[in-house]
Amino acid sequence: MSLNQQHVNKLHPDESVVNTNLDEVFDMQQVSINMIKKATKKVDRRVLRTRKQLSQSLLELMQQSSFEEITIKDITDRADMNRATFYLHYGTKEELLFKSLESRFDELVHTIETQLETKPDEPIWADGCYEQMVFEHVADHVDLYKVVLDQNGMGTIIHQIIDYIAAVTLRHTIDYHDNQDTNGIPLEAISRHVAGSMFSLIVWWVRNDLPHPPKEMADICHRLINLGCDNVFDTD
Amino acid sequence: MSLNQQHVNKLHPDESVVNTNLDEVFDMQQVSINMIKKATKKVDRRVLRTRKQLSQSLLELMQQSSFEEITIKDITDRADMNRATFYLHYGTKEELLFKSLESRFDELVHTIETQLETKPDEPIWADGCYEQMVFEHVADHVDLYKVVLDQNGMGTIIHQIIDYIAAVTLRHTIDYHDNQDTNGIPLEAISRHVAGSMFSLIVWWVRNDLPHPPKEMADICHRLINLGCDNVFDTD
DNA sequence: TGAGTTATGCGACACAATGTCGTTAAATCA
DNA sequence: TGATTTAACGACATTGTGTCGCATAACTCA
Repeated sequence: MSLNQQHVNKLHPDESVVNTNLDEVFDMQQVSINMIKKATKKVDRRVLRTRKQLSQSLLELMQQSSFEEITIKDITDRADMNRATFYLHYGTKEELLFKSLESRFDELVHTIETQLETKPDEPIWADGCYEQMVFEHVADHVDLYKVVLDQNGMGTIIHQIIDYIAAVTLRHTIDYHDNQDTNGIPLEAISRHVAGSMFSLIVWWVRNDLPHPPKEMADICHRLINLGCDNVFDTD
Repeated sequence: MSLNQQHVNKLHPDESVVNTNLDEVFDMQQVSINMIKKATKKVDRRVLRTRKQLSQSLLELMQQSSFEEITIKDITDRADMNRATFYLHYGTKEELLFKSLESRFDELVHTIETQLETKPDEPIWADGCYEQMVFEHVADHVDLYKVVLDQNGMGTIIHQIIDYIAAVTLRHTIDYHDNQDTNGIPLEAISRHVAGSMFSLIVWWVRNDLPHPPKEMADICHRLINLGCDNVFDTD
């Protein structure tokens, strides 16, 4: 019976358990974000190559088929490798997908943060500059995000993406606003609000094939999140 | 090969195709929302009973196992019926799940709308009254939402839920603000913003086992969405 | 109520995907 | 170079899926 207990992949017991709880999601983020600064460990070239091929194959297949329809055999076939090899690296295709996305997110966050470090704090956060970088990043990788965000059945990913945005936002909110009073609103709620709104706007934007330029979307996003809906209607 | 083409369930060709595009999602909402006012058609009692049992069985199973782990056999076993019977009503378990949730959403929306009809427009939308009804609804069905929103791998559902909220919000925004100027911000973006933020806040709230009373969450939600983040920090 | 319709039960089937394994060959690292 | 690690290959048992025909029970409607 399939309800007994989680499947445990004996081939790589350290990272085999499928993510089902929040802790692991956050762990993954922390690790990933920190990874950026770490020197790349010495990994066997074959491993690197294999993982890159698997990642690319999945992404390519997702341009043609929906995620659930894609089997592990499909992925390994396209990558010209044996199906068993997949299991040497990943437990599920979901894991492969998020690991693939993760690196792109990390790059984006890293870019934003280093850019912001070189300038005074206040104006940049205030005028939607970082939102612009986000939307430009999405625009630069439309093909990918179109596939990831415009498809149903991408459950794990969606939660993980929102969690990711919320985690980064929370960190920045703490850094920037420090112990500022929030009138009883938890900082986590604020970061959730930002993450949810931004995610939802990005999905809408991507689904409709980027109907506005990134700068405009960034402005819309910034105004809605920071000034609120009332402001949008009030200033007429 | 599994990439050729969508699976078509020959048993019920009219609704057999799995939802993979946005149109169907919106269709579903429209139909569903309208359904409420329609008189319930004469449906064979056995059908009603079967569907109710399937729905309940799935929901119960989800309290114990994650959605992907649950098989159709598990569902029909618990409902004490034959596996083939499932396919007489639904094409996939995802379909069953969303149909189950759909009715609850419709009820909530219906409740809110009738309540609002009996009172003057302005103050109710303005002071977070409807948000409160939403969060109270979630609190009333914690067990269900805990399972649906706190699990990974619930892809289809998450997109559909956000779409649903956005659709309702858009309708209300159009009704209430009419042709009011929005400084170039599309109404759809506004509804997406509201839906994303609200969804994300609900997920956070549910995951953390409702750390604040519904009224407080409604207030937080209302302030963040309508007054924006800046306002939260500014008024100290 | 009884006749006709319809849903479900049951058992079976072919098929596809999964996770695992042992052995062999090849690539890589030091 | 030699030692180590990785991938290829083929195979296997297992599980879930979607479908079918037929018998029976439940329901509807007149």
